[in-house]
Amino acid sequence: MKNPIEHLNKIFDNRVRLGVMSVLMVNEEINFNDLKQMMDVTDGNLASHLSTLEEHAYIRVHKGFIGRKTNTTYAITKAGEKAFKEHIEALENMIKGIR
Amino acid sequence: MKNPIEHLNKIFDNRVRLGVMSVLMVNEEINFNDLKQMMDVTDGNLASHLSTLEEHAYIRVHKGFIGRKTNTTYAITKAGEKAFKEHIEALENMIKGIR
DNA sequence: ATTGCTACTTTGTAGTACAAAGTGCTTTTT
DNA sequence: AAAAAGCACTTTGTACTACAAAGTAGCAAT
Repeated sequence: MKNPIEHLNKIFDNRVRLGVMSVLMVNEEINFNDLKQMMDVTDGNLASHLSTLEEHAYIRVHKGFIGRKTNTTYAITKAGEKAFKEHIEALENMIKGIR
Repeated sequence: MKNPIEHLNKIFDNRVRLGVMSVLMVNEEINFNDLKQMMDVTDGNLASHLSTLEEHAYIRVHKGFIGRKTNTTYAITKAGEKAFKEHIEALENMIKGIR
């Protein structure tokens, strides 16, 4: 019998990082505050998870403006998309084993 | 836009616990050593995750014998099945949002 | 008598998650 | 002009977690 978890990515064990990635898979970009409200986390907590994802080059940051207000947006990278797809595939295979 | 992770169960964030549960969904029961080899973890590590799952009443332990050798087996409980199914459903909904 | 197996428990460490408070900059309100 | 508020963090501190490694108890095989 084979290991059902060997292809899961450790970075995506965490729910906040998993959620951020799943949001970024379907949204070209999203800003800090929307993400914060969506995930219902404190800003410090969100920032630390975002920087973990950035360190792994799974997301990319863009500091811009809306009018004169700062607006930081986040987008998924190619590497992030690849890693996340592989994780999802591993999850699906695990789930398939259950059905 | 809605929170993609609110229905995920924190207990199943961990890969080892996730793997154990997924194995127990398809196997009536499984023993300690098989689980250990399958998940490729140290025995202490496995034991601690198993006891977390037991504390939450997601699995049940049965200490038996094969011949004269001790053989501890683990099985999923009704509550464990329910919690895990809900987690899987939440994961599937998250994934569905991506496709 | 020693070694080995099973299923742990104990110990210790490094890493993680998180809240809360603080920061620097800008904008809005008074 | 001064104060309050918003943005996107950083810093600090704490509690929790994952994990390896070593130790343990009971039994079996050599």
